[in-house]
Amino acid sequence: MSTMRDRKDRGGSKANGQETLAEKLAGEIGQAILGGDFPPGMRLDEHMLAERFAVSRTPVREALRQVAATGLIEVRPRRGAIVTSITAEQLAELFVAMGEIEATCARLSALGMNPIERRRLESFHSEMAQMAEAGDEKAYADSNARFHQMIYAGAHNRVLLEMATNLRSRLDPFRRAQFRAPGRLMRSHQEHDAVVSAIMSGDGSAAHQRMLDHVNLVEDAFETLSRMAGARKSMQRQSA
Amino acid sequence: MSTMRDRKDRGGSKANGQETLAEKLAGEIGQAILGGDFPPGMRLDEHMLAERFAVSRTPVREALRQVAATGLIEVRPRRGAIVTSITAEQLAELFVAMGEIEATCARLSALGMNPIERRRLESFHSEMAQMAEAGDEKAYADSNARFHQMIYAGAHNRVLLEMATNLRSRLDPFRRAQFRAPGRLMRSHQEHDAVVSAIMSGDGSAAHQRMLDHVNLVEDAFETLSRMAGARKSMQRQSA
DNA sequence: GATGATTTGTACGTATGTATA
DNA sequence: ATATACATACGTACAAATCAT
Repeated sequence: MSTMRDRKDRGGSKANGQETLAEKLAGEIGQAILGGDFPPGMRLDEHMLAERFAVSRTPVREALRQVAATGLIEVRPRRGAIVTSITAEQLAELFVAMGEIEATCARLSALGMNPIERRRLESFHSEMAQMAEAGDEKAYADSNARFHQMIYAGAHNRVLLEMATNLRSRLDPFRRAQFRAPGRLMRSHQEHDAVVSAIMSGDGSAAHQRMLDHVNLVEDAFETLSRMAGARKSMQRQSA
Repeated sequence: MSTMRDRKDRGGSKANGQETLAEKLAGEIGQAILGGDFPPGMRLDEHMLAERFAVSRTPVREALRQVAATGLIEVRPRRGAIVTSITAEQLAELFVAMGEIEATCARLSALGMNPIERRRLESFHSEMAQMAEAGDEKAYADSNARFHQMIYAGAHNRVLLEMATNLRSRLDPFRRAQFRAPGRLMRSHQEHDAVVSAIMSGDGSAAHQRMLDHVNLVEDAFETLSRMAGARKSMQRQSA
């Protein structure tokens, strides 16, 4: 009974193969959920996943546990795993938490960023001005993610960095359309400017408040969209 | 080949058995680490764990993945799992993150607690005064945990609540001795009083600042202790 | 540096619990 | 309500990699 039939260099992308199948699966499943391939509420059948990724059920099970820990799926004992369907309330709480963490990072950045980090942030922010003026939504969205990441990093705290990054990835599907609204690009950049100014002048509480304002406005933009029926599903799909 | 030999009501604590072995194991392993049974740097051998808890390796492996997601252990592919040994720097970052989250919860509590929550917090805080005066370290420590938990809950945000709770449990081993220092009980209560006052008067930024002060002082207390050689290990042990 | 021992990673079988007819 | 079907949970076997000698 040839158990290990087709196991030639699977996962051979990394030269040393320094990654287990379960970990790779966890990443792929997470991406599939974030990307909308596995919509909220969908049941994740072990057999189905095992077949889809051409592995046995064991690594699938371990991957599911890992994904569950990030909050993307919910595993009910003996009843299988389902993609967490976020209620409006939970979504709001995620946005609030995200905003608070971001604001905290901004305050710590204002107080603790070193000169190099400050210069890099300022120059990167300047570059984004051109994208905003040009109306290049995609380029701006990508840069926006990096902009916020720079502020997380400026807090000099791995724990907060990890929390912020994780929250951001979870909320990503709901932000895809945020720069579509007319004039949103320029406004976002103005808000960024207020944050950057506060950080540059070392004003912690101002940086905190400006960032909170910024993220709350993004949240408002989302609310507008989500009031439309089925908004959540269509937003999920956009990234597929 | 009687595979399932002794599977009578294992885990029969909950009436409906609404918990899988792997989950229970994850909890127990986490407790063992937090409690110091598994000291930092220790290798967690799958066979050893399987034997110790009288289960097979499969649930152990799944539990390890879950625990790894909480940051208590680190699993290196093909090299086994080790209990994360926290460096002084990482510990400091954990305390900072904890303080920031707590402060955020305090601010949100000041702004959003309903009258019932406010009254409960206030009366509970009053009860703690007696413990502080009596010098009852154990009772005060237990109540202290509940006190902070009430403030997390007052923020009305599951995400922040979960983050705060998780961080607190990770830092717990390092706080065991915090109320041993002479006069620390009364001082802690005074700091709590400042926080409660700010929450009661609905002053968000004051609540934020007072809580930050409170937690930073706890951190200072820790630093004093950790400067002694081997402090970390001995602190881990105290809870065993 | 090669070989053997130990341990992790994966596959698969079986039983129990949940859902459905 | 009982029985049937199906998916999950756990145990065991084997393969591959790491480590120790």
